[in-house]
Parts: sequence; C-alpha cells; structure tokens
Amino acid sequence: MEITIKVVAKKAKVSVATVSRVLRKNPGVRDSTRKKVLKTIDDLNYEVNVVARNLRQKKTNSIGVIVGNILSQFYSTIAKSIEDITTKYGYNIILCNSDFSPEKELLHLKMLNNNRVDGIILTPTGKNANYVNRLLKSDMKLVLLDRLIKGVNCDAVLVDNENGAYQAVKYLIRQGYKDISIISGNIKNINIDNYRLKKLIKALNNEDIYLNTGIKRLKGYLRAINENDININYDFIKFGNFKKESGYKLTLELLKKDIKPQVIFVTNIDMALGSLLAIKESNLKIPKDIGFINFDDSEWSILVDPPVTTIKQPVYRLGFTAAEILLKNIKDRYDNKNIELNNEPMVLTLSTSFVERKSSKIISG
Amino acid sequence: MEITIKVVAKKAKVSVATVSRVLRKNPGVRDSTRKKVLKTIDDLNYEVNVVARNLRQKKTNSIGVIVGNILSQFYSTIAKSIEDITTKYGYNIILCNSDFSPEKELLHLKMLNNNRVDGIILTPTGKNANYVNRLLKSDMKLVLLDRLIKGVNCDAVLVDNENGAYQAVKYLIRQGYKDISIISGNIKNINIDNYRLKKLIKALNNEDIYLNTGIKRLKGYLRAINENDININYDFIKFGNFKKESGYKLTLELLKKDIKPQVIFVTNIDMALGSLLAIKESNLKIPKDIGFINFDDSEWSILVDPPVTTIKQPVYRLGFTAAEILLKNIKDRYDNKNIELNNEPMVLTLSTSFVERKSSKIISG
DNA sequence: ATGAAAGCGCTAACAT
DNA sequence: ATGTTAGCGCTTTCAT
Repeated sequence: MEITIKVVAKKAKVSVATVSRVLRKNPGVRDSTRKKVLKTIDDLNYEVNVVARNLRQKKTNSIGVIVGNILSQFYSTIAKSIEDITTKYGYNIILCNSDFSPEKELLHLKMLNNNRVDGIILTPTGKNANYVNRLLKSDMKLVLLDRLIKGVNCDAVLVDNENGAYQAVKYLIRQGYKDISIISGNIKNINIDNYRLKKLIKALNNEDIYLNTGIKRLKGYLRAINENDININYDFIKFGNFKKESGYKLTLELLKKDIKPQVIFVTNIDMALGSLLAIKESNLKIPKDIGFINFDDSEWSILVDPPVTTIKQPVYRLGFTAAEILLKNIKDRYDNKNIELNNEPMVLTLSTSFVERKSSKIISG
Repeated sequence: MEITIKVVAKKAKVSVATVSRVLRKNPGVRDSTRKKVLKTIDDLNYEVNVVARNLRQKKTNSIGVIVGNILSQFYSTIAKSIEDITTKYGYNIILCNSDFSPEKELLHLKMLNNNRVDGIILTPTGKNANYVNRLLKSDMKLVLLDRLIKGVNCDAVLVDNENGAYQAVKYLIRQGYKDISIISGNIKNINIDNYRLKKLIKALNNEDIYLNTGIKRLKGYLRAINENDININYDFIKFGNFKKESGYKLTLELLKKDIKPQVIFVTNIDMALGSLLAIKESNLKIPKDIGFINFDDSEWSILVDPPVTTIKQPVYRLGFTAAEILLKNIKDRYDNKNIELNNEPMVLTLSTSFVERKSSKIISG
C-alpha cells in the first residue's frame, strides 16, 4: 500500500494540510510541529506523489525536448546543455527523438502536450505547422531550435548557417581555390538534375528565413562564389542526406569526374566522415591532391591527417539559450507577465566560428 | 479554460464515462455514439490530460533513465536504444545525467520515484545502495546497466570487460609484444604509488563482481600478462579518469620514460583520443614506433592513420536488452506474475568483439 | 498555527 | 450500451 500524506498526517497527529505545508516548506508552521512531521516522514520513508501534486497545481515541472537524433554529437550536446540548466531550476526533461520524421514528431508533440509539460524545445522537421500553432494558441510555451517552421510565429534560436558557409568559401577563394565543390544536405535525399538545380538556385532568395539548414549553407556558398565572379559548375554541387554514407558516395562520384574539384566543402560532420573515408580509399592526400573543409567541429577533427579545417557551431550555447528563453517564458506565465506584451517572437541567430587547420591550404607546385 | 472530459461529455450529450471509454478504445460503445464523441473531441481540439489519468491508474507509462553523461557516444547510444524500444510500447523516457556524481544520482532517483515512473534504468555510480534497495523493496522496477552496486540484488545487463581486455592483451602477446602498457580508468582519478598498486592488484580477486569497469579491464590485462609469464612492469600501469585529458597526460608520461612500452592499451575511447594526440605530437608513428589498441570502437577509428584496433562493446544491445527486461518486469507486475517467483535477479553479461586493424601489428626490423 | 473540505481531470466499479 | 459516482493524492481556500 502506498504511503500517502494521509498516513503521515495520522501518524504525526496533524492534518494533511499541515503535512502539505511542511512538504512545500510553507512558512506558517510551528517549528515543533514541523520537526514532528519531518520525523514521521522519515520514519515512514514517505515520498510525495508528484503526479497528484502536478494534477492539482496544473504544472509538471517538466519540459519536453524533441531532437532529430540523440546519437549525433550535435543533438546530444543540445540535450546536455538543456539538461544542465533545467535541472538547476528543478525541471526534468522528457527526451524524444523525431528521427527527422514529421509523423514521429507529431506523435511526440501530442504526447508531451497530453503530459502537460510546462514547455517544449523543438528542433522541427518543419512539417507540423498546424499542430504547433494549435499548441501556441493553447498557451503552451515553445522554443524552436536550429530551424524555423513556415507559418509559425514562435521564439527560436538559430545558427547563422549562411554566413558560416559564406565565410568558409570566401576563405577558400582567398586561398586560391577556384574549383570548389559543395556537398550540401537535405533530410530527404534530393536527386536533382542540372535543370532543376538551376531553378532551385534561382528560387533561393524567396522566403529566405524558412530555408532549411542545408539550403542555407548552399546559399552562403553561392553568395561567395558569385561575389568573386567564379562560374558556377553545377557538377560540383551535390546533395546528400546528412548521413555518412551519402558523403562517401557523393565524394567518390566527384573524384571520378574528368574535371575534379580542387577542394570539397562538406556541410555536416557525418557526411564529412564518409567523404574523408572516400578520399582516403582513393589514395588521395589532403591537401596536396584535394582540399577539404567541413561544417561542424569535432573532437577527432584534429586527429585526422592532416587536421581538418571546420566551421564550428555554437552547439552548447544553442541549447542553453533556448532553455533560458523557455524557462523565462514559463516563469512569465506564472507571474502573469505576458498579457498582451510580447507579440513579437524573439528569434536569436548565433554565429559560427571558423577553425583554420591544414586541410584547406593550397599547395603550389 | 482547459477543455476537459466533462466539457466534451456535455457537448456530445453523453456521460463522462462514455467519453472515457471512447478515449481508451473500450469496446462497449455503440458505433454511432463513438463517432459522435470523436467528432466532438475533434471539434473542441480536446486532448486527454495524462496527468489525471496517471494519478487514477497509478501508472505513468514513463520510465526513467539515468546515464553518466549523454555527451559520450556510449551513453547516447544507450539512451537511443532504450528510446527505440520503449517508444514502441508507448512509454516515454525521462532522461537524467548523473555526471558520475552519487549526489546527483540520488537526487535523480528520488525525482523519478516521486514522479512515479513505471521503472528505472540506471548506470550506477555504485554509491547509493541504500536508496536503491529501498526502491526495490517498494516494488519499483529497476535494471542496472554496465555496472553493479555492492549490496544490491537486482536485474542487470553488463559487458564482459574482463574478457574483452584479456583477449586484446593476449592478441598483443601473440603479435610478439612484451612491454605492454595499460591506461586503466577510474571515475575518481587515482594517484597511486607502486606499493599501493601492488596491494590493489593482490586484492583484485576479492568481491570480483562489484569491481568497476576500469578495474575489470585491468584484471583482464593482468590475467593475460600472468598467463604468459611476462613480468609485470608497474610503471606501465597507469590510471586515468576516462577523460581525454588524462589519456593525453598519461601517454606523454609513458613516452618520456627511459624504457618505453612497445604498445599502449587504452581502456576507453575518450582517453584513446587524448592518447593518440599525444603520440601524434610526439612525432611517433603507429605501429612502427609504438603499437596502439583501445576499448570502444568508434566511427573515426577507421579514419585515423593507421586505422585503430579496438575492442567493441555491444552498446546498442546493452540498452536494448535492459529496456526489454525492464518492460517485461513492468508487464509482469500488472499481470501479477511475479508473486514469489523470481527471487534470483537476472544478470546478463554481453560479450565484446575484437576489431583488428593496423595499429597493433608489430613491425619487425 | 492548524484543520476541514473542495476539487484538480480522469478511470472504473457499479447500477440501470 | 450508457450513466452515476467514488476516489486516485495532493494543494489551497476558508474557517477557526
């Protein structure tokens, strides 16, 4: 049988209300009474039933976190940064993997809402605008991470993917590179011909802010190329699915061409792994035979021969900032601070940093 | 105002019980009624309050997972494997990082218990035997992962660390290596002199099963050494704290010695990273100048020059198996199956696999 | 400072 | 097949 507040009250010869006051460290309790109650609690090994408390208080002290896939360094760092700060404030996190599937994302969102979490941090697939809007209208606190959702007006914390890519490619051009290949990425594998590629590139300026991570990086690449009057070689623009295998496959394709690129810019870490493997298997030396640069710094980037130049994302700060905003929003709700005040959602964009190493130096001769 | 089952009932002109039946897909509802209720639910955007349901059903459909640190590949893989299977059965997971601190672990255990999770999967620090026993006595379902707790009788899923290390070292000896160094690990950094090291080694056979991961691997190392009548060189036995920096520092120490080891066996991936960096900075070539082998396979092990021989843990299966056992235990409780039956806890030990690559081949001449 | 009692939103036993 | 109602364990308002 469960030991409830009632059992404690009876044993301590006080009312349940008094026990409840002691539990919540409510001041209006005589010291001797408090001690008596605490002793009883200890004797009985009583532990409060938070489920009941949550129901009564209409607050669960828990927040939901939906990430793409916790297996990747990017998302596990985000999860950790969120946990670090929320734990400090007494919140626990319910962690979900969307596996980049809109259907799974929707199920998780519903589950979190049904569990009445106090807030949600979501790295969105981009496909559940309707449901997310419904959540927002019902006053669920929500912060988007890394990506926006078209048609959703909501606080968000992003990375400046376009500028990160732009700076990297500009650096390559300054190094003297001309034939610069990009392995861009999209969650769903794009198999695109040159005609459609040109059309895509033309459309890149519309609805800018809702472009996804991979396309943003492509846009930065193109901006640097165009600014320097280099002709776009459409054969050097590839699309992977952000996974290792696609980086491997696409790199082999690039290396098979008659006109090879001088340098490859891979737009995330997993594809970079595959790409480096392909280069290694092709017996090419970096940077002598081919240059290399990739998005996402990693612990092993420095271990590769030679160490790899990367564009480093502020991953920890990304999650941390999102959590801070969420906690503030939650607090404001309980303080009734948000009445008709903050109509405009806050969208923060954090900068990347460029980590120059030896994989991207042109070797003359 | 929250839309409750009561509001739905009134609008649909049925009782709350009927709505509840529809929600739970209870069969005893006429089809026309069900449709009417579902329509109302949809019209009102009603979503069940799981907090209330949990209170009533004394079941939360959530399980707690406490890992050391989600940032490491090992623990994030475990978290993912648990999520994969529990999601399938309708459970959500509350994820906690102990950061290897017994105090944090205890707080998280209490939080999970207070939230009345249906079960807990714990990678224990080993220090909270009393509280864990209290949980078990109160019929909390709990499965230990990767380590046991002294004084706790509980289902567990382990890795055969000793044999993994034993096989690796035996392999090295067969390769012709004699001066084999080990960088062992312990969560708290051990600074140990030779006298205490000898004492520790002598004590290794007592209370075998409660030895922690690092010590188990050391034990396997020693067994292989002893079986082959190689003299133990106590200077070749080092203790790190499983983190990159200690691997780096200890490797530099080893390489500074007059008599250097021929090969270094590093007992986890993070220390291996540091160790490889130290070797690289010392301008030594693997395996010509020094051999290398480490516990934990990684995606980048194959990318290093040369690819690194590793002892691979069945990480995904570790978490998966623990989750399966936990779910079965939870199910059995609701089926009242465990009445005086399974007194003996189930302790599974999964085998490692040896991945031979080029970092551990002695080069003659 | 303490107690009595209502009620959070739901399920399940029982009644019809 | 559907409805009525007690009660899960707690907090909180209102008395005292």
